[in-house]
Amino acid sequence: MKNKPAPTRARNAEATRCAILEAARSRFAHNSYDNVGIREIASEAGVDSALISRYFGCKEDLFNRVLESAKKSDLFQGGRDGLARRTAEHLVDEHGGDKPLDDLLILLNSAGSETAGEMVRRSIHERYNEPMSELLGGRDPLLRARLFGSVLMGLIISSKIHGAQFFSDLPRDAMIDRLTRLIEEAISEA
Amino acid sequence: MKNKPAPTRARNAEATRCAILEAARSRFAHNSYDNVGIREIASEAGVDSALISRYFGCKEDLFNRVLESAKKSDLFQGGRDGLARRTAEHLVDEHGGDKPLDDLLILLNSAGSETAGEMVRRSIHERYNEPMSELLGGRDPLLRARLFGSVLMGLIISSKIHGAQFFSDLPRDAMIDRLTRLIEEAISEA
DNA sequence: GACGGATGTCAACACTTGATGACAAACAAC
DNA sequence: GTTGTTTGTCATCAAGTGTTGACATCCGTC
Repeated sequence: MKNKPAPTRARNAEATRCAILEAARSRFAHNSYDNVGIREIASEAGVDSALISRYFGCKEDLFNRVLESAKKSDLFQGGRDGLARRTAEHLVDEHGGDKPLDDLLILLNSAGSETAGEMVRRSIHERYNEPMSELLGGRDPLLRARLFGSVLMGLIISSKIHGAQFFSDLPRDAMIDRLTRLIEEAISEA
Repeated sequence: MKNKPAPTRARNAEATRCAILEAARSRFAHNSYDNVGIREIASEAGVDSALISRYFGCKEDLFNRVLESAKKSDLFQGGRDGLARRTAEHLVDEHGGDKPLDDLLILLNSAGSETAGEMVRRSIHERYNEPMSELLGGRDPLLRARLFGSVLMGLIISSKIHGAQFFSDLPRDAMIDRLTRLIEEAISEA
């Protein structure tokens, strides 16, 4: 019997750092900052919890790193025209497939946290409202960007509360049309 | 020197029960279920934390009692006509004055909690979506009720994130008009 | 006035959390 | 092969959580 049964992960600091970051992203996309534990993240990453403190300092710093590592949202690709419909399609289709809305979920989950709230608010402003405001242009662009964000967040929360079936109450195309009109109303200049 | 300096609150079980419930309501309207501590509630109520367990059993039961004690929302008074405008006015005016949206904030704050989530979801369905669905009538009433709830929740969250000034970006009447159109779009039958 | 139940106070419990420091194992350099 | 650094593991800490039980105090009833 070998005494070292573990095919222990190859010693690779960069890989474990990455695994931790990815696990943290996944957990924070499902729960709020305060409800995600260091040990939980470590477990999902297949890593000892002490390594998180070693590599990222404190939990707050790790969360910050997760926010910073967010890619630029797909929504901004494609310009003002069709923005509403693109957003509606994202909502209806890719909910289930986690990819593009995860970053928004992370912000949403922890917006109310005492500790993480300030980071979240800043991130929302810098990564969503400001670029969206620029993309929209016209009159009161910041307000319209915020209304866009409001509707988007509301829909995401609802789908989280009611389950994915929320977007299946209507045939796909009818649902997309409906959401498109709603979002368009939020960002309309009229 | 008197040895009992305390004009210790008159011994009144009903009054302290009530104080605890009110303090809990206030705390849960500002933080999520998991982030509100028994001692925090007790402190706000001016009461020893042990009394909470004595009077309400466990924290979960207390939260449930808070949900049950919610009054029927003002939004339902007044029928389908003008519902959108009434809601918009509530948002713009009474944010700051806590009264009517507190119940919604409580649900919103704790919707993502592992322990309280199920209670919250049931409460949203029974106390908001079902009556709203009935009030709206027409085609796909439940979906429209949910869209209404989505927009409302999104706006409340945004105002919590961006501060009260969120609703002051436009003159009051212009803002109310804008929000009215947005909400109307959410509940429209078209 | 004395009893007994109701109300309030205090200290402690078992548990979880984020964080730290001491040690063990792997690897690179010489 | 020895040394030194990096990487991973383990035990533990201090603080905070919800909850409980023992005790103190009030108050109505006999």
